[in-house]
Amino acid sequence: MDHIGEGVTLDQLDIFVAVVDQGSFSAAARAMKRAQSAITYGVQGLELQIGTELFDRSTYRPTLTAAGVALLPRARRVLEAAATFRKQATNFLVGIETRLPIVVDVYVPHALIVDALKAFRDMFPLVDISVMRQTMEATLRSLREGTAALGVIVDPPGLSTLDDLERQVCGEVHGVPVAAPEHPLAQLNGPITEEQLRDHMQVLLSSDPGATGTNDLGAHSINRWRVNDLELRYRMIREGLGWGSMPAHMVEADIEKGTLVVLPLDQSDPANLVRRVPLSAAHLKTKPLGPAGRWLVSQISKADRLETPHLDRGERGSALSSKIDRE
Amino acid sequence: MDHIGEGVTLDQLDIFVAVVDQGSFSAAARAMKRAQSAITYGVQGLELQIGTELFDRSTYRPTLTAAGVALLPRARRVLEAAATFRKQATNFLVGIETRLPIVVDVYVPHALIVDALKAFRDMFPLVDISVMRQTMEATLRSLREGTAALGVIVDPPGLSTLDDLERQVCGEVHGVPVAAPEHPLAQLNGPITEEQLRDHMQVLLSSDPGATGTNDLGAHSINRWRVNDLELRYRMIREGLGWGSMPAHMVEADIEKGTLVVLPLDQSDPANLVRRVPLSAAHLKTKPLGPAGRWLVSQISKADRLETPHLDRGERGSALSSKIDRE
DNA sequence: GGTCTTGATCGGATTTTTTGATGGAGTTCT
DNA sequence: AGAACTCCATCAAAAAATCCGATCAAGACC
Repeated sequence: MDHIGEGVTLDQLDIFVAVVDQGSFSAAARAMKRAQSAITYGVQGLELQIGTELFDRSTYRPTLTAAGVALLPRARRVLEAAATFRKQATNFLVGIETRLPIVVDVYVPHALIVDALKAFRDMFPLVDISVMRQTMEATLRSLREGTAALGVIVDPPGLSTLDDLERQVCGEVHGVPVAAPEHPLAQLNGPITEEQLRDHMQVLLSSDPGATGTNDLGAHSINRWRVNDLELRYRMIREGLGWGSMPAHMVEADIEKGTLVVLPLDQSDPANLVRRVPLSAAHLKTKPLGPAGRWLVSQISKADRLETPHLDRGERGSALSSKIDRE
Repeated sequence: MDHIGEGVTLDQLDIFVAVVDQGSFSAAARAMKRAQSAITYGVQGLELQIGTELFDRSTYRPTLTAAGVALLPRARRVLEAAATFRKQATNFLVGIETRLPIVVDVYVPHALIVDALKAFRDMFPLVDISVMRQTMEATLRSLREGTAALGVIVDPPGLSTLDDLERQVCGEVHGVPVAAPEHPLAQLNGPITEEQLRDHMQVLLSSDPGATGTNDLGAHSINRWRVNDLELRYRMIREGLGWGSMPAHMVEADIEKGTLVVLPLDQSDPANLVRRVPLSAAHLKTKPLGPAGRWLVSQISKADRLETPHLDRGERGSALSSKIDRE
């Protein structure tokens, strides 16, 4: 005897738990469509390997011995692991991705991705998901570099630099121009003109702090600061350092409490209409998604289809909407 | 083809990871002391089962295919599970318990059991531990009923009702008579006599609220309340409902902050000397402990052996000791 | 060029596994 | 109590698997 249990077989473990589950050797044999002697043989082999009896056969129905009780859950674990191995193999055969790296724009509401991923987990438990949160330009870079296979990106209309991406609208984000209540812009009455905006510091979100204003979405001011972290920018604006456009879902609570104020922009100026930006699930045309990725996209978009009618009627559940739409 | 991977073998998986780890089929063969053809055979068998190639043999050294990369960790998991199965089997052969239900008196300091169990976990990772916290009489009952195989109990000297238990001293608990600062007893100057104690409500700990004072350890008062929960009793005393003896480790902070006051008992009265009660690791003589249980006992006692000298010198690291010993 | 190593393949030996039949023991039903 | 079942162990024979050693082509190394 070299070492204990050196030659246990998956088949033996399978037989073991089958006997336990079915209650008898014969029943297990029937369930597994094998001869009863094969079951006996298998159990005996296992018992020989581990050096102890697993069943007490003195009773009519075999009973688990202490060793059997102790080993049963471990056997189950092994079989479980083997099952997921098989499942992963079939997944691969069917063409389901094994990994799915996703990049999500920081503007995308948490709920959107969390809900989708929750459903995803149940559907494709074996797919390795990794999520990166990044800002606009960085999301595109990740997709193009191949760091991410799927992206939920901010997709402003009329931007033609996304031609290499297969896109599918899956929602929209409400960009709300806000400032701290003590900020000068917040003190003004009536619509705020472009000139007034220009006079005040705007805190922009930018993944590339070096580049100076090439394709800054929604840039108005001359004085601009760039921050690559949305949370930091949020804090800066809330502390009165400047004004900026924030995604509605992040500032709802603040507006409610009055710690941030919505700036009433002049609607006649077309530059101010970028407030509602579509979100898209996107991937490189050259790298088509697998079944899991496609399923996830459909899931994300489904949420959009359900919520869209509400958006059309201009009510989005919170007091925020009315405040915003009033401007 | 019935279903994919129905007949994967532990041996095949073993070969699979061996090849990956060793870097080549031949090396794996050498490492496993088998013929190289057996390795080829095994890998081919696995590949046949799952329907995809695992290695790319076009290179000199075989490289993992995408499928191989995806399946390797799952294979490892299976082998891991199988290994713990074997380990559990050997454990059982050597006589190591599979379960070890423990009962711990509420007076026992957390650190004592936590530290011991931390070490235990590394030593016997496969033993199912379950810990119950109970009060004195209940701990004994659990041991005698067989609910617990091992108990860390309060073991007052001269108590002869523990003859059926194998005991080993493993520490001691400091019983400190305390009351809230606004309590009348706390206002007195000088040693408190037995008569004075009697006049005030004592909050006793008792697992059996019905029985009236048969074997109450350290009972002085005539007015007694019984509580079966140490935490609740602690709150009651701290709120000034009465006085009572509390384990030092639970009231250190309160005494420090002044939210509880140590009562200076009259040391001449022998009834007041129960303040330091030994703790014992105990089990039924009729049910000897297995190796794991014995190891745990030795571990618990080891902590005692290390700390004892400090106790003798009357310094236990905190300001509490001096305050107590001063009385 | 020669030498080594690597992995696939094949035939034959060896071992393992399966099957069906049989028998003794326990259970169930009448 | 006895008939009819179901249970599990055992056995011999058949089937299937696994193993080994030898051999071969292809790449690496020198």
